[in-house]
Amino acid sequence: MHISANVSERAKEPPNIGVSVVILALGPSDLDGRADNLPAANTVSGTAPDIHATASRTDTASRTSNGDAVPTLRIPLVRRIRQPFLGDWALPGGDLQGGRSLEYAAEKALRSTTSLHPQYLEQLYTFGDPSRSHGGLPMVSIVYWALIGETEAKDFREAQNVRWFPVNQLPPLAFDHKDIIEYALTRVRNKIEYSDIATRLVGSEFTLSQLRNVYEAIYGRKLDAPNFRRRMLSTGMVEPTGEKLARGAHRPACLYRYVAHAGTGKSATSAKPAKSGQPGHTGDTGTAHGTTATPR
Amino acid sequence: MHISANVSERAKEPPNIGVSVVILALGPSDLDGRADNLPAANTVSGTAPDIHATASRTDTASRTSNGDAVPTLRIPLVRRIRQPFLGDWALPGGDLQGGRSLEYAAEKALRSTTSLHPQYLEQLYTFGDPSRSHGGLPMVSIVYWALIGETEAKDFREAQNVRWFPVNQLPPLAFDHKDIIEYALTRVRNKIEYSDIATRLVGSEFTLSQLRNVYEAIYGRKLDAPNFRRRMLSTGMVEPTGEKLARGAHRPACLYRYVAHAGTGKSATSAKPAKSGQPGHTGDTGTAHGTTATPR
DNA sequence: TAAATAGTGTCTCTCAGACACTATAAT
DNA sequence: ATTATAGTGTCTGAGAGACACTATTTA
Repeated sequence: MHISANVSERAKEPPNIGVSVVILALGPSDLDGRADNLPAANTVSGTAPDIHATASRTDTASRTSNGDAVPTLRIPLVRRIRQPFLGDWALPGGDLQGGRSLEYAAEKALRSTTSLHPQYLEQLYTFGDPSRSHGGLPMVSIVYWALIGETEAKDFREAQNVRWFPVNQLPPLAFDHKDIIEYALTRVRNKIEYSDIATRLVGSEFTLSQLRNVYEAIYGRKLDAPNFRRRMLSTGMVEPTGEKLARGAHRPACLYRYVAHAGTGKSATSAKPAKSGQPGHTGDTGTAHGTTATPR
Repeated sequence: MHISANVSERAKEPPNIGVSVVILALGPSDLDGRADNLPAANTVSGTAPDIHATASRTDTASRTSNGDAVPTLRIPLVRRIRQPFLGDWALPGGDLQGGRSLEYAAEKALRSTTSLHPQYLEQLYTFGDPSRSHGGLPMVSIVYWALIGETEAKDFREAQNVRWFPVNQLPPLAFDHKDIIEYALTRVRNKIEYSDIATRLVGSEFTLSQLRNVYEAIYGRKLDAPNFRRRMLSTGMVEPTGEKLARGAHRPACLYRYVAHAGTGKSATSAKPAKSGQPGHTGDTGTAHGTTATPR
């Protein structure tokens, strides 16, 4: 329901609620040869045509000085078509409807840019400072973050004004969305240590190299393969299936599957708000603030 | 502005926003002598006149089998005076006013039960499942958690229908507030590892025993004094003032002060949405359970 | 065979915890 | 001297990371 009132009246009313999503997707792992041909989203009003050209050929893998490829996470962003921050890129988002869960709203926002559902979805933070609106209506933004595997990320929807960016090559972002994305990244990198989110991004059976690639994409750096292997196996979270997978001119790799609840006694998966099914998060570091959102 | 509409209409409207606070307070450290004599939380109906009297003399220390006292955190709760959950205890909270920050609303809720301001205040989580309302209006709750030192906690306000409970002896709680409190506890215990929140609860100068007591209260268990000392000193977060504090028939203790930004290179406090002032949270622990995804 | 990835062995360093022992105050 | 707390020394074991080396496949 929209009530027409002037601005000063509006300031006294409770703010609107929006839900935004930071979508983190693994790029295709075939880093061989061809540089990524990311789809170009069209510019709004002729704003810098070259941006797209350059960006659309951005590789999702960055190469270290060593020459080894490191897979990179990508994020879909939406171009703003009105003030403030017209022409900048922003996180996908939408309104919160009464009678629906927060997660539902987050998923809906997610579907507006990708047609697939995420492997993982968790609340990140709620931003509500009045300063965030930058001239728009007062807005509280509940931000979620989602993880999407590489198979699903392949057929993302090519919507108008939607584009995917490697996390290390983000365009100018609206509001404080850059902070929010960085915050989401630290959260994921933290969470991958004590949860099973990484195994959700590979198939039910996987080689340790594949799993390691997921970690490398999230960390943004190479990991020592021998040490990674030992660490994974010592936790008891994975077990060999007995089968092997040959892929190329080299020794085939053993396949593994995820084992729930194993763990070496570390607390592993635990604390969460439980009952209501909210994901919960814990540790945390940073501070957030900002703004946000859904400023329409 | 209250708009009268029937329930089915209301369900379509955006839900209201509330802000609640989990207030964690250190109890007075005079643990000598007397064992725990906790008040029984009274049952719903009769409002039990003796409640207040008993509560104010509640001991905040629990004793291990060893006989060593472990200080315990306490939480102020508010008795509900209407349905649903009439008579149960709930977290202090209030509405979110437009034009005010979330933190402001949290502090205001905090003041409604204690007249003092917290040493630390951080957003915990936002709960918004429609099922939470249990017959009430749809409500999104942005929950904060606060830490209060023992000196300030001494003169907390004894308001009607407000009582302090040790975290390990909570009464029947309304809604999902028990989950929320447990979630807050895991967050604090996690956060104390890589932030300076513990030092905020002691004075500007403190002995390592005093600091250790804060840790023990938050962890809810005894810590090895020699190891604790080494750990604190090795981080470089504290430095000796050169003075000593004599308190009792034993060797006096050296005084220390907190040193900002020291650290042994551990990441310590870091990632946060930066720009503005919200506290942010990071790591996290739990797993969020399943979650995942978009089941619809 | 060469190339490339899979996988093992081993060494070092750091850190948490257990715990024996020493130090210094009041009574 | 006794008692209670402050503080030191030292040993152990777990885990992260560096890195040399072996294994197995295709071309």
